[in-house]
Amino acid sequence: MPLLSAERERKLGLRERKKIQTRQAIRHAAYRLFAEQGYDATPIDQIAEMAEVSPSTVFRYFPAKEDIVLTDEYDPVIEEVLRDRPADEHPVESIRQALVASLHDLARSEGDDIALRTKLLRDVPAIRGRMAEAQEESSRIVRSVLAERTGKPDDDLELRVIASSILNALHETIMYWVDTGQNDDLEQLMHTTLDILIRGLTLSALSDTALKPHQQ
Amino acid sequence: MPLLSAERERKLGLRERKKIQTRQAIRHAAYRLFAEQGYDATPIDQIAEMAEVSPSTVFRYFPAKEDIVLTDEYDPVIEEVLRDRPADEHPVESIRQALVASLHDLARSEGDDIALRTKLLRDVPAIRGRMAEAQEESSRIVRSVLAERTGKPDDDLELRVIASSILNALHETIMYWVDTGQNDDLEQLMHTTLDILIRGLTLSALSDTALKPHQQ
DNA sequence: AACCCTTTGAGAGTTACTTTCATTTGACGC
DNA sequence: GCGTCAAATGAAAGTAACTCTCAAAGGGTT
Repeated sequence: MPLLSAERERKLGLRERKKIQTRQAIRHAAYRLFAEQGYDATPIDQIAEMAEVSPSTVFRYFPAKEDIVLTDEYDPVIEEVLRDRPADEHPVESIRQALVASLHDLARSEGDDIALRTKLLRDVPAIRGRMAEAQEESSRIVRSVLAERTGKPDDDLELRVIASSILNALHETIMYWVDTGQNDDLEQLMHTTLDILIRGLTLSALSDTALKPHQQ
Repeated sequence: MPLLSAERERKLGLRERKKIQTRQAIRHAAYRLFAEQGYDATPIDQIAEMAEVSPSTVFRYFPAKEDIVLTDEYDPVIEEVLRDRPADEHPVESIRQALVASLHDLARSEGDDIALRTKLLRDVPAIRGRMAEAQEESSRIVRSVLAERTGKPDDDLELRVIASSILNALHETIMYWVDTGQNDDLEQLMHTTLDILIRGLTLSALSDTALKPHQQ
């Protein structure tokens, strides 16, 4: 009879539930304190105290202070969506769809903390550094999918430039969105951005000036 | 008689000379130790000892350990060259020239340490984070020049995307160059990269596939 | 030589981690 | 229910990157 195992699956066992609970408690406390006093001004001990756990436990759940903020990984989502796109679709279009899709996921799963999180992402050097790493990882994934589809080696310069350009442009778009008070429709901004890339960085105000590839 | 002041200018005074000397001694010691034992495995105290200064002095010269590696700023150079380009030249072309020029400067001024430095730049998270910040600053400068020339506001999304794309692509190019053992001609790689951007991320292997701007 | 101002070094303190080890507490077979 | 095992926790000591303060040393100037 699978009743017990089904129950365990739903309830995940008391241990697992407590772990999730603790994790949330720590993050919650941290967010509150970060918002009140700022990131640097908030020592781990204080977070631990408010979350009612020991400092060691905080470090056990989050190897570094930044990890409390840098929570979720988009990468697996991106890769999955990306591989699910039809193989004959143009790669840049696939990436567009995959990233927009994972963005939707994110926007829904994040609660009210999203504003605070994006601000920390922008303002705290340590967090930004980690963000850059994450972006590089995403870039590597996108590149490997591109490599599969084109048959090029995945350390090809062209692929690297294309993949990193797209990720960078979308990152810049998010920062623009944050800087302007998150009033715009992020998805629409992203489409605009990708169109700029695809068109070849042609400045709309300067489209009269010819742009030719470099001649040696 | 301007002899004294001229002498001072050349000699910079004993005090200034000593400062420069100390700075170099610290950096030199640090580079040696980083190369031998790695960045993380090298405490400041050890660097101080080898440089024959006190640990406090190290912190006085370099506010953070990363700063020992992240020395020079390209930004002023870039901005100067950029503003010196003819006003009617296409911005992307100006940027191309400015960045290639400042690259030349850099390649000459850096001695043997350039290989180690680029590796640290790639491998040490803290340093990469700082690098990302520096890139953002460069991007801001490029953007402001673009804004002047086009008359657009300098927080325009299009300008942000264009400026950051160019910087990001060149950064990716340098990383490619490092990853492949610095055998290629970096300047040529950069031209190739910029051409990819200008052409609009058209994958050469897929140029048969049409790429159209997004339709809502 | 005497005075001033800057640089330096010494030392104490803070904070983010790391490691170790003993204690607690779910999980599971019986 | 109950004992046993493994995992989660907490306490404590240690390391390393900074920060701050203050007194000593050393250039610069007259």
